Amino acid sequence: MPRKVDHRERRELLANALMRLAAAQGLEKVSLRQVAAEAGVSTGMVQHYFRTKDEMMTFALGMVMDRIRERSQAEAAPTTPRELVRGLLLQVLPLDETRRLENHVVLAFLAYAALRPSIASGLREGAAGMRTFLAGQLRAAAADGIDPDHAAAGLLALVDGLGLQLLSHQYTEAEAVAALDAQLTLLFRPAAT
Amino acid sequence: MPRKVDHRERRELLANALMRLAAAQGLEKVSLRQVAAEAGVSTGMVQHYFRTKDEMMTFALGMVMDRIRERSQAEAAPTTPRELVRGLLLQVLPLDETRRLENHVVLAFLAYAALRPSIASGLREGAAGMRTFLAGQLRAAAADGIDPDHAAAGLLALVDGLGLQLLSHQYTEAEAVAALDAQLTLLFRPAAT
DNA sequence: CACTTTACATTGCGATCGTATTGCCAAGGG
DNA sequence: CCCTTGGCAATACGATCGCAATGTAAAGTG
Repeated sequence: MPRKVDHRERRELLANALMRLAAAQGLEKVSLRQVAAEAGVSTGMVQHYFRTKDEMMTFALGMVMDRIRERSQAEAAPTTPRELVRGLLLQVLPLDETRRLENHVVLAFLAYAALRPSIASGLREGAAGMRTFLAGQLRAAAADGIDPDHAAAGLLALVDGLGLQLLSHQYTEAEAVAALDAQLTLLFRPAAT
Repeated sequence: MPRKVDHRERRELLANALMRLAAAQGLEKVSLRQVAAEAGVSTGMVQHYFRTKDEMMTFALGMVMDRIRERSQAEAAPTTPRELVRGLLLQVLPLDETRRLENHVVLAFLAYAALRPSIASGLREGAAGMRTFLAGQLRAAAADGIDPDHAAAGLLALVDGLGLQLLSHQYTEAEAVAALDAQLTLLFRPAAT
């Protein structure tokens, strides 16, 4: 066997370059040559690790989803259910440059996947898992008269919408967090002192 | 003066073709030639009415925003504030093919405008106007202990998020409407009988 | 009836795209 | 030691892109 290289590492190197470009100019107009240049390699190498552009895109999406999942699970300071939910949702919002970049990619993929439903299955699973988790937390600690499932769906939609508006600079980060907190106050009954 | 043609009409013809294409394959990869072919005209004519591609894009966005605004204002059966707000927000959700298409275009523009802030000003104004209206309604009729501004921002984000998830087929229409109604129930105090 | 101005249509240019092809180089296995 | 094979580089190809340049027909204006 010839030279041994870490396949995963190379692909992640390229995917990171892809994400940097996507954040700067939009996912759709990222080209193989641009990725190669950004990563400081030749276009031939990009082709070697991704036989097609779609393959590269799919890999990058999977990478982003994995990272989001990791960060969400690293979140582990279980105080109150409300704080737990808040911490998790704050991980989704684009409040720093890294998550801003990731949100860009996810958004671009959403717009892309609305037309090619087969690509979107991974996205759907992630959201569904989060929704059931949220519903569970709400069922335990939400105020009376609140449907946990609807409230969970609403919370997820709220965070998605806030992220969308943050990306397009319609809100400041403080406003977005405030809106999220207002919603949490609405949903959770005061902690039993 | 030479042949008189309705400039607005021509531009709307082209913008409609643009929107059809954008809904089918994504806004980013719509080209001048495609628009021309879809509209059944020559590429030269497209260039005649839009000197640049960005100009065409901007016009199409403005058209979509105007239509949403019109439809929202045509909404005029002022019963309760809650019903008023609900009617308006339902106009934003992609619940039929027309609004599905419009939401696609708006979404694509959002992803596009996150990188070119100058384009996004129109979007921002529309959202801001809606937010102040919602805040006004909420100030009058919301339950106690609710900050009207945060609640309005949250409602708008909720609807945006629901629309996003509807477009990517993560929710059914009924679920989205139910989530919206749950949120409205949370915000509005019971009508004074 | 000249003349200007608008409304298109046609064509071409340079750039960039995704991808296929080809070839070289180095590292093991027989 | 050769020779296969993976890792990469270079290049070429056909398509498509935005846009500019140019040409033509027709409708008013003087």
